[in-house]
Amino acid sequence: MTNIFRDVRGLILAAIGDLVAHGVLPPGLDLSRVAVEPPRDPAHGDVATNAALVLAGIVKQNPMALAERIAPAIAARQLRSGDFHGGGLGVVAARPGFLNIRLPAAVWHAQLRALLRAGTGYGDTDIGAGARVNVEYVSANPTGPMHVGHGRGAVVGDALAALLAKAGFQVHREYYINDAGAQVDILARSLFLRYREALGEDVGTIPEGLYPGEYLIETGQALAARDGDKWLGASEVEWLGSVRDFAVAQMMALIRADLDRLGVRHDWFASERRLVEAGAIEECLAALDERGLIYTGILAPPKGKTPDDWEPRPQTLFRATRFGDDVDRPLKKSDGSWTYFAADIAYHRDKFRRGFANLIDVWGADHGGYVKRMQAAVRAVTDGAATLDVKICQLVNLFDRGKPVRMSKRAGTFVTLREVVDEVGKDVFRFMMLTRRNDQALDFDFAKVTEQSKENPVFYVQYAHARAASVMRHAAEVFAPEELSDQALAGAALDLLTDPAELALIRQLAQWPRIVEGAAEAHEPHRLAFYLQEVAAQFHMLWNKGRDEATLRFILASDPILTRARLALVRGVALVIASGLAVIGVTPVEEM
RNA sequence: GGCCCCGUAGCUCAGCUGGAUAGAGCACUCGCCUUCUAAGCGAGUGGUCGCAGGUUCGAAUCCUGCCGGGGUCGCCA
Repeated sequence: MTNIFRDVRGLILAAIGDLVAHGVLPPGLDLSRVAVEPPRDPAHGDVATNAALVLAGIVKQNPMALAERIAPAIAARQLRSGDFHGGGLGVVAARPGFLNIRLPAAVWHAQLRALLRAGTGYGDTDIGAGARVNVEYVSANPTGPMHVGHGRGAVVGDALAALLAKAGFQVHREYYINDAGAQVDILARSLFLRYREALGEDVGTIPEGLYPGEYLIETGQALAARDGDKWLGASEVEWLGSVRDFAVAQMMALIRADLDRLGVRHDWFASERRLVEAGAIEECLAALDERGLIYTGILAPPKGKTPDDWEPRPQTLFRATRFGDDVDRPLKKSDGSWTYFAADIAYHRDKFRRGFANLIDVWGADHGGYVKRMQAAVRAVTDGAATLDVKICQLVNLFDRGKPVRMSKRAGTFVTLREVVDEVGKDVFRFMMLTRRNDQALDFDFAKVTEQSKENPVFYVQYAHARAASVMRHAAEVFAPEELSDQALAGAALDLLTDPAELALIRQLAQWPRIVEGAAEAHEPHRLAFYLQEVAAQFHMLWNKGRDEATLRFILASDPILTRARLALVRGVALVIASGLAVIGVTPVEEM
């Protein structure tokens, strides 16, 4: 665990502690808002802190004056502890009350050394402290192939899970199978038609309201192969259960195969039907009922817009308004069966009872209106002991050479996730899904994402990694393999890395642990993709400097000592990129 | 109409949970290949952060109200 920013923050807090001990500052200060970060302007040093600005607000003192008292305290503290390689930090108070700190180059060299020793484990942190997190994602209905939107949720969820694991959480990845509602009955009826068709019957066009997709033809044949004609004369009540189970199993196999192709995995597939059959819903609602959170009432029509067929009707309702929702929510349909919401409450309660107090759900844009009620339900059902964060993934708009690819099930231009992944590859798809914040709509152009140019971020980052590998291949012609291992390079004369561009790159690499922590805390895996593009840019820049000035090239035949130091930097770049791509789920390439 | 998300350079988007003169890519102009991958790099041009208030040392960021775009809206999931 090497995070220079965290180390400096520790130093600053210690220095403030010293001031408290000397009575300069009062005890019991809230220091949570003290931030240590790289300043935007390099002229402001290597790291900057707002400590004096934060404290000024608390103790009602002039921030600049405070900064000037804290600055020497930091320097004194550091000299006493001997940390940060002795050298002495330049601590300067600046304008409104910032403290700008310049770290000795040796600190950065030590960061690079630590990076090489940690390998792709660099950036691992323990901010999660082993806490258990449940991440639920995809959860596509088992009624057909997944579309690109599902793919986005799959990647966001999978990368978020990997990110949290890297940040020290104990992560559990779940998929909720909606195999109990009316949808799967429709699926069963649709399949039954294909089944009859497989047995030689002409079923004509698929009626409105059933799934017309051709993917069911094969499944119908499979059902016919398994059961023969045993259902032909039977009534629906007889065949429905068996056909439905078969259909769901087949659809889940299809979905799992697609996820597999994407490299997306889950630890647990939770079945709604199993929850229903185990009586989990009744049990859950009974618990809510005991607390007076369920009642029979009549909902008012949606404000400002009454549906044509609206009629007041008594319903079984959950008091969601007590927990921050806008209206109370129905739990029972008019036919007496549970709503999806009722089952979902039971499911989230089940997660909590299995030991998860940190819940994250990744949903599609069309479920945005569902967030409040689910969070309300989680609060109710766990007495506020669990938190639910919902990541809404906005739409993916498909283009080909700038022209929109219209998605229409009727027109037969429906593009499945499978088709897209087969076309562009899993790595490209995964990276692209993280080039936007999850709540921002994303344009995906088939032509652009496979293009080999810097306009294509996937390529750009991969190219940096491949270039680093290329340098190492050339180095292998000069050095013995044992001289080029990461452990060996960690022992190179890193203090020879003194060029501003080299130090800038090391600083960039040293940010990786901080990026991981920030992204994990915010539940925002896309930050990794953006950071990797910055690392790649820095590296390409340094590469080209070597083109202009031969003395800056990585491999210098005349100077093996300096060469090994630079190779250490090159490996550092490759390791950070590989480390980041691993979280995103993309394979770094050695050559392209 | 209610609720949720979004509005930042001509275009596509970042902006690290309130910090310093608001960043990157594309496009446009100029420059860099006998040499580790030019599949790349450098320099320049380009901004009322939708609008108006408020909170405070300090706001693109937080609050309120408008404007514009998208999603959603009792027994679908």
